[in-house]
Amino acid sequence: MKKLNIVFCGTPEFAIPIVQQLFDNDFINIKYIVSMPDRPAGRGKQLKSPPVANFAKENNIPLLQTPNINKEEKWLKVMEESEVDFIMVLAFAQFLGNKILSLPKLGCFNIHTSLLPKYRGAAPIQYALLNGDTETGITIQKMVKKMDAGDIVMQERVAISPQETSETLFNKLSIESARLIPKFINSIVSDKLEYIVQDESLASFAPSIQKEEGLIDFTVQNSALIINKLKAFFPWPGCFCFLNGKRLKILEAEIFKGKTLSPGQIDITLNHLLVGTADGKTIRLSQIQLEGKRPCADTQLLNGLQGKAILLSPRQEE
RNA sequence: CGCGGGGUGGAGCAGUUGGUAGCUCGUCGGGCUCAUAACCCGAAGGUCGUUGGUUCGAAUCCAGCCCCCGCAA
Repeated sequence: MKKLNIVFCGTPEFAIPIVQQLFDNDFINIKYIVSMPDRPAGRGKQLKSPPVANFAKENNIPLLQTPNINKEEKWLKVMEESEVDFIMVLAFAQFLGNKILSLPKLGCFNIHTSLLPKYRGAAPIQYALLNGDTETGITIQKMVKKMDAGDIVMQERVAISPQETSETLFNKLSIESARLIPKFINSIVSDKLEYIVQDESLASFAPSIQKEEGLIDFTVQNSALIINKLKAFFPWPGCFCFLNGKRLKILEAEIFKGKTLSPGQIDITLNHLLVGTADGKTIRLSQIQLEGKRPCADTQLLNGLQGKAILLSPRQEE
């Protein structure tokens, strides 16, 4: 049987199980991998390669690292001549122009981590948690110029557990996506793909998360929103406020019953860090991390503070 | 050389005119109590990250090294 030649476009760790599945699939020949360029990262600003780029190097797959695939004229020409059957795109962070979309014989397919048409855009996983959804999913769509608006060829539901965070949900969806690959490949090689048009009236959007969205202001944000944010923004960008002028990461929090505090009011008499929120409910900041320090429980932080005055603020001020 | 904080008994911290260490919590034993995460009494537990230097003497000053973390990416 003749193998299908494909190009894989992706960048982060999330894509590794999927590209591994493709690499291992008997019907597939990964002709090229496209990823973002190396970037300075980490505490020493060392140049770092995207995980998918490393995967390509380790497995001797031809690799292109580019900030904009649409402008790689030479490369596009080579691809045209080498008969690409389809392009698989996942967590690539770049738009594909008409030229590329029309390049492969079978088209371009994208794995999107939501139940399209819900949550089109860059951060579908975070938005599902932010809105307190109890399920999300994976959609494989045939890409069109309009972002995440292509016909659906495959969709699978995935439950969100109550203690889910972005970290755990990313892992779960990464693995589930990889599981879908063999089924998808079988359908495509046997020409049995069915295309379902998206209902535009149900479309919603999940734009990329900004770091500032992790800022918690207890006087204006509701307890439910704060707790959903903690799940959605863990581990990035994280939720934070300022304690006595120092940045305080909030890692875990829970609704605390039996103590009523006004919005922003702090209570430490139970050796718990309790704060009132905008909707009148009290939450306990149970796992926190002061800048420069390790994460620890609120009780430990309070042990160290030795009864000093505590000021929680959305701004970095004394 | 991107900016910055920190490494002190199990945990979180205090301890700068240098004189061998203290607090809160936990642990163990005992007591009180119907009971308790509450309270009382007592005990164990630290070569103060590491190496070298200055000094009569260093957790505390100087230099190198290792490790952890926040920002930034």
